[in-house]
Amino acid sequence: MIRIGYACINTKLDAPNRTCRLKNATPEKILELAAANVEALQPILDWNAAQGIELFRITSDLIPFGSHPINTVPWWRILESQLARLGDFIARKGLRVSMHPGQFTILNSPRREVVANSVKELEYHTAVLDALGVDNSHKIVIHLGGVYGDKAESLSRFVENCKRLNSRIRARLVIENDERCYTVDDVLGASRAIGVPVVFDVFHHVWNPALEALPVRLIIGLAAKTWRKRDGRVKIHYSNQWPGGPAGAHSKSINVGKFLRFYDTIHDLDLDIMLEVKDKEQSVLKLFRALNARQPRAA
DNA sequence: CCGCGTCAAGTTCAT
DNA sequence: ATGAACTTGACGCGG
Repeated sequence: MIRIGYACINTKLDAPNRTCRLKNATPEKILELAAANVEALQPILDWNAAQGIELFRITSDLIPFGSHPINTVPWWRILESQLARLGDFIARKGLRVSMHPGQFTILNSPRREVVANSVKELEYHTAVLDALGVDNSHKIVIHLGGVYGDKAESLSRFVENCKRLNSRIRARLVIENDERCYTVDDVLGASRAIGVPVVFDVFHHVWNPALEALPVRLIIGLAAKTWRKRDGRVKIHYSNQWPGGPAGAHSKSINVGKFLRFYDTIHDLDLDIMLEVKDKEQSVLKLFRALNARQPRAA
């Protein structure tokens, strides 16, 4: 079975994720915004469940300044019951949520302070999912980081710093190939070293290919072997090039024809596919319609 | 009230 | 050098 989901924002529900500027951030303000953002998740998940969209990425901005020292709010305690209620809903409906820390989360930086901030960021993301009370199949996706002129050394720094992460973080961590630095082959190697699953990003693979003798389906098979039972269903990322945009830039919307051609090569697998497109849930619905038009009981 | 410059953080690549 | 890309636009100042 194939499931398809989207990231962070529902473009139709009028519930923007709130934040504020650092200079305006006070504990009171942060708590108010965090509470509103957590509250706003419920209608999105309701809508998703009603549409049969079982995959969703929670924005890293759910708690403003989640890993910044200005945030001294014990939000996971104050919002405990709301978060737990959401988590119950997620489990009851068979939904799967994930998070994807931003480009500042770089475990392999040569700069200690960058690594330290990255660890804090991972602690924050883990705290969100733990507060929801969802199991370890609800993942946190990161890239390996930069190259710094020496890929082997940088890969080894990633592995070493990863091994130092606490077990709660590592239980949720998954690693993804990126479009510039680390190919899926590199990421599979890192996975062997640290024992966390691989999220294969099909689009990044196009721009930063590896294992070129292998069809994408077989690469997904290699990534699938890195997922254990407790990690849940195998997950991949899928997106298209923005036509006319800079290389590697995501398209506004999914290209249905291209997706269907890809889908035909993997439709018999058990996969969770996260779309990375600007129009979010609209692309998921587009694909549902296209799949249903072809075979009434699809997706 | 609305428009638009700006926002915590890092790194890489194309121009 | 500078800007834009990376999972996501929203805030809030100045007119």
